Amino acid sequence: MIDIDRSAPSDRPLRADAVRNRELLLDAAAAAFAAQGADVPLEDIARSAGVGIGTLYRHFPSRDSLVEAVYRHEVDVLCESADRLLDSLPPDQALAEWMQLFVRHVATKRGMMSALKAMMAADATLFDQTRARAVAAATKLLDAGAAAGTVRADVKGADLLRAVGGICMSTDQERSDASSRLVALLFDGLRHGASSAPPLATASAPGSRTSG
Amino acid sequence: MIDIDRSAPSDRPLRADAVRNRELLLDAAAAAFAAQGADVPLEDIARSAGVGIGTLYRHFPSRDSLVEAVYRHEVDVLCESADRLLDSLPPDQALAEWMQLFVRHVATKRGMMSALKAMMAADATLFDQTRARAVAAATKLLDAGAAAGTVRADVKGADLLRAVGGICMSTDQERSDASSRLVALLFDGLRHGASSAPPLATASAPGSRTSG
DNA sequence: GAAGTATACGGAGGCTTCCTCCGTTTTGCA
DNA sequence: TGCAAAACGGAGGAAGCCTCCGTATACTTC
Repeated sequence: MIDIDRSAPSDRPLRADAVRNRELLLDAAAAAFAAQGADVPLEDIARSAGVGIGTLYRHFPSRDSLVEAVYRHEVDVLCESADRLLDSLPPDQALAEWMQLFVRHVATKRGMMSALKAMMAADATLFDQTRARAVAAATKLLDAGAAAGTVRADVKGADLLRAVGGICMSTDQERSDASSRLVALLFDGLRHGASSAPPLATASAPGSRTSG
Repeated sequence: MIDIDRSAPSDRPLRADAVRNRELLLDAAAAAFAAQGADVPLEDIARSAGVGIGTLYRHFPSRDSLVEAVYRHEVDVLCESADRLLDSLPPDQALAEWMQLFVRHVATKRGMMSALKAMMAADATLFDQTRARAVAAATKLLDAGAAAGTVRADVKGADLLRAVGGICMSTDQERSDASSRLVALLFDGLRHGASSAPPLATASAPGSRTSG
């Protein structure tokens, strides 16, 4: 379920060391892009991943392909975490956590944004596919909350994504705490109007999220 | 009037050779960006302008500053041409010509677009200033047409710009002829509803623009 | 579990581009 | 005309890109 067939183009499963290095590279690249922007030297990324530059180029023949892979990987992680949160928390809390996770993911992708935008303009499927996955994850969380009666049922996954995404985009860089607060506010709105129980009584432990 | 004090930071007028080389560089850069995108080697631009790389760097210390200067220069030229057209043509024809000129200018700026967008995101004044100048030029043309009774009077410069710009942006690259046709269509709409004279009778020579 | 083979690793090195620095040339002024 | 300030131009060091190929590692077969 979490084991996703990453980019193996139907030929043959990657060798174990190749899979490991690919993950190391994606992690290092995400960190480097977040810290230094999309222009960071590829050799730096290879070094901080602990692999040679040749290995990087074998996995990602161009800078763009690396940026794209990092982005898809981040979306993967975000969507998988929706399932994980739903397994371990009540639906409304899972939703709240996921929305905050979303904010943090966007914040770390700031350095890549201009490169990403250009790539999405050139290849709309990149945008469509990742968006569809994120919408699916959001829908799952919303549905679970609606079924439990702790989240209002008249909000679609696409709407939620648009709202949270919009908040993240409109608040200036270096201020993801502002995004975080606004998204928490949005979440409170989602709880109001839930069908079965009075909104604030449903969360058994009155969370620290909305305080302050 | 056309003699604009380009970037001389209030210190001293540029020497004659410096002015000349600056113009050569802007022209060469515009052509190079249009032909090869914003990543074209700066040395190529210097060579095709017939100057040394040192001269390029003296005028434009960074690639971004060159891109920005090219963009501002293009907007300058476009806005000045509005005056020139108004001097030599009836207002409605001047407007039609200017709109087509706009399409061509956008088409040649395609290669710079992604770089430009990133720069505008980083520095909103670049967008605001150039936009204000373009709006002023459009307003002048519209007002002249409205005063002559050959162009409807209820359209603002900002609206015209938004419409023409939108058409240019939405039609795919490599298809500026489509933009051209759509903009011609838009122009016909502007002529209809003109106050004094019947729309199609005002242009003394029935132009070739709207045929086909 | 040993041998063989396909696959992946890694970094040296050639190439391109960036950008500074400074000797030379040109311009504008007195 | 002579001179000082300004501009020119390109050599060259630094940095990054990306390929290539000898070496190392993981799977497969017996």
